[in-house]
Amino acid sequence: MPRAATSRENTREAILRAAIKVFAKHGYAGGSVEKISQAAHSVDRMIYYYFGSKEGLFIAVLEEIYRRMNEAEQRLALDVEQPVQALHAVIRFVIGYYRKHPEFVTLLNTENLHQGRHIAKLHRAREYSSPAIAVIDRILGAGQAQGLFRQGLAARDLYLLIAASGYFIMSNRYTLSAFLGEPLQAPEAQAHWEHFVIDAVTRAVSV
Amino acid sequence: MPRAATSRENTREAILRAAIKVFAKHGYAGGSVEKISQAAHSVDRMIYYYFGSKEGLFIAVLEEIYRRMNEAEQRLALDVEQPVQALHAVIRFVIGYYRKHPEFVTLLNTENLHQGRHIAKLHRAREYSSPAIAVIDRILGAGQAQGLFRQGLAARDLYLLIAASGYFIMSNRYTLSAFLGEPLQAPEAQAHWEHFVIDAVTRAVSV
Amino acid sequence: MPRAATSRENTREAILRAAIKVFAKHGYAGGSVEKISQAAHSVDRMIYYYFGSKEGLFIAVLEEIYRRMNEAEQRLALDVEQPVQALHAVIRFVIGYYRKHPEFVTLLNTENLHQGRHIAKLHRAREYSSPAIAVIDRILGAGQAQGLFRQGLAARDLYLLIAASGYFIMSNRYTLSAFLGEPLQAPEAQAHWEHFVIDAVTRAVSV
Amino acid sequence: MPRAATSRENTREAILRAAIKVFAKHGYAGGSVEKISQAAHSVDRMIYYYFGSKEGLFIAVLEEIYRRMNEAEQRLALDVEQPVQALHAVIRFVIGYYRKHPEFVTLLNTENLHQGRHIAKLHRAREYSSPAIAVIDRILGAGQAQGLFRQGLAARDLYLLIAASGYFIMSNRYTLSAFLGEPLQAPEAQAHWEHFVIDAVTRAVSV
DNA sequence: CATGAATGAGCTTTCATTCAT
DNA sequence: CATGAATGAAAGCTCATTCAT
Repeated sequence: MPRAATSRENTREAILRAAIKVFAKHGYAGGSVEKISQAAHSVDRMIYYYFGSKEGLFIAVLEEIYRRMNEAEQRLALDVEQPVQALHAVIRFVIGYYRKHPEFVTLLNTENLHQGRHIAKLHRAREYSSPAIAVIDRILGAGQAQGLFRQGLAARDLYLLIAASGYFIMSNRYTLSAFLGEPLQAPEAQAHWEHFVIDAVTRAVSV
Repeated sequence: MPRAATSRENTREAILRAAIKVFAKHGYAGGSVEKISQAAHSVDRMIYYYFGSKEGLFIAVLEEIYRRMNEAEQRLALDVEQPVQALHAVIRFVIGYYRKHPEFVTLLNTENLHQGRHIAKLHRAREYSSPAIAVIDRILGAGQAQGLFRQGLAARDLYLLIAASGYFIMSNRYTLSAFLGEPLQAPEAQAHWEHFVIDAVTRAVSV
Repeated sequence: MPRAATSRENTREAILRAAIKVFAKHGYAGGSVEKISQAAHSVDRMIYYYFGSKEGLFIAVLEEIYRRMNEAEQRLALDVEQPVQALHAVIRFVIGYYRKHPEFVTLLNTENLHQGRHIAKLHRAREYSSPAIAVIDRILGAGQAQGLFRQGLAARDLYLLIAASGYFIMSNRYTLSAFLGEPLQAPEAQAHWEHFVIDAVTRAVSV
Repeated sequence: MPRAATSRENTREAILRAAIKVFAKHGYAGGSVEKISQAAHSVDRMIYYYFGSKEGLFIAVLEEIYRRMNEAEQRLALDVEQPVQALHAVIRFVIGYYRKHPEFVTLLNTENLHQGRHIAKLHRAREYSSPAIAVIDRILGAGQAQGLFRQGLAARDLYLLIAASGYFIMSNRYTLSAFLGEPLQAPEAQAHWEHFVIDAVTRAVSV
């Protein structure tokens, strides 16, 4: 007897949460409507009732995970007047976010496999444009004012470098482990990588 | 008359080539056996004749793309006695390889979605362990001997940073474009990114 | 317009009835889902909707034929105080049931071919344990009390002997006919056999 | 590297032996050409080379098992002048043969499922007509001459009763076990059944 | 507002068999 | 005398979705 969607967590939300898990685990094509409805303790029909189609559900999933990341970024409190420490904090946050949210990584990969077909329909995408870039921009400004960071740096480039460092190591963890013959998921390995990236990025921006 | 790719070995190779394209475009679940056999101008049955199963075919695909990358890496001729130029060349090569082989990126993402299930069955995986890491190791050694690069650097970390920079920008090109509101695929944008990474990495390793 | 058997429960029952016929005629492996769905004037998909799988349908079929036999056995009214006549009636019933229900014989053979794999999942199997055995037990008791039947007889053994006599002749009717060179299905042959079994069993139990 | 068919046991024989096992285990429809060729350490093509078709192979299988049983029956040496003991020996032989050759039972069931379609093409079927019937006939004659057995008995009927007793218990062993809730395959249960049948049959024929 | 029933098209895989040497 | 390669058809099953109340 499947647990019916309670009043606290209604059917729509249960489906959305289940869809995040299922799409993250099986991809878009592999994440069947049935798998999702079962994981949500509901039935196929309800997905159409609430989201219109599988595609509509996937778009809602994308929006939800972007919203969550945005929310987390906005909670990030920094003292930009301490530019080096602030930069380190941003790096730790970004790497940590991907590490703690593998579903985010997988869902973005799935969406890129489909050439951004769904995100194109999500017109609020730009609204979620990473606040982290703005933060980095302020950190860079403060650091340059204090004579710590060099000129000619674009916050966006720096953000991409940091994001790439955190994303790649998570996204490709399985093939990298097989390829390198050593686990990248061990806590020491993760700490080592974080430390290396902080060091490399800091050197790259310093005068 | 499905006799476009007759003569023994050709059928097998045509299927393998078609599978690389189809799996790269649609992922593993989305890449149907029928799509592949049609793209290979053959019939479904032949896939099972030569590869046993869809999974067997995917494993063969993984092996093939690793083999190709390995081959390309081995063709990379460098003068390690010019460490800075050599390092730049490696960065250009890695970023360029991902750019020219989007199917490699997509297939690795697909494999990571499936948690490395197929690569685990490919026992030669370690054999393909990037020669690029060995090259970087020699470059680092030469640079350190010439007093250009600092001590305490691991070639593997550097390789991962470079690979991440090239991979991320390709893998996430669609979501990043929607997210940032600007195309990352334009030639100028690509040149800009390559230049930024070369600059950042070089600064990160310099004394 | 596959709307021959609409109205809710009818589709399920039509499939079940068709499955009994098709599995009995072609066995489990030979009884294809399509043959069944066509015979039921429905479509393949409905079999999975109602029974989950071909195996699930076969299990339902087994349950149904056991249920039917049980029902028939329970309708068998006997006067155990006339033990000899009652015994004859039981023998006639058992032999007659197999004769009138060749699908029962064939389906049990199919299930035994599969080593009882499906019946093992039918937990109600024991519930259908032949009421006939209980009836024979009472007949034996009465016959012994009247000094007609000898002591030391197990109802179960007697039931098996009777069942074997009726089952074997039906189950193997084709090979026996080829083997013996004479038809066992002719009415006279059937009557002869029934008479022989009644005679033999009666003599076997008499004092 | 599959063991190639040796010279001692050539390919044809290996296929025939494998086919007996596979058809007995999976039935005719379920016994695929591939399963058989693999079990024979050969390839599909060889089945067509030696037997023409799957049907031709099955016919050869039927002939082989009949031949084997016939051979065994002919090795049965009896002293018909001791009619009771001889009858007991025949019963033990028949029950024992089915017990030791479950594949015989299964294959006959499969053939009966197909309404004797294949045996009809085996024109030597009559030749294999059970020698046991002739033996029983002689035993009955001797017993009647000695005043031990009653008149009016047909050897064929008696043979069928004995065969039914041995066949049914083997053929239906799985469903009977589930149905009765007790194993019929245990050595004690087998001995009990043999004893019961001997007793019952002997009483049935005695004056 | 919500949901049981139904469905056509597609999926991966296995089938017995023939081609061609 | 023997066998590798190829194949069209059909198998069981899952797909996303709509019907109908």
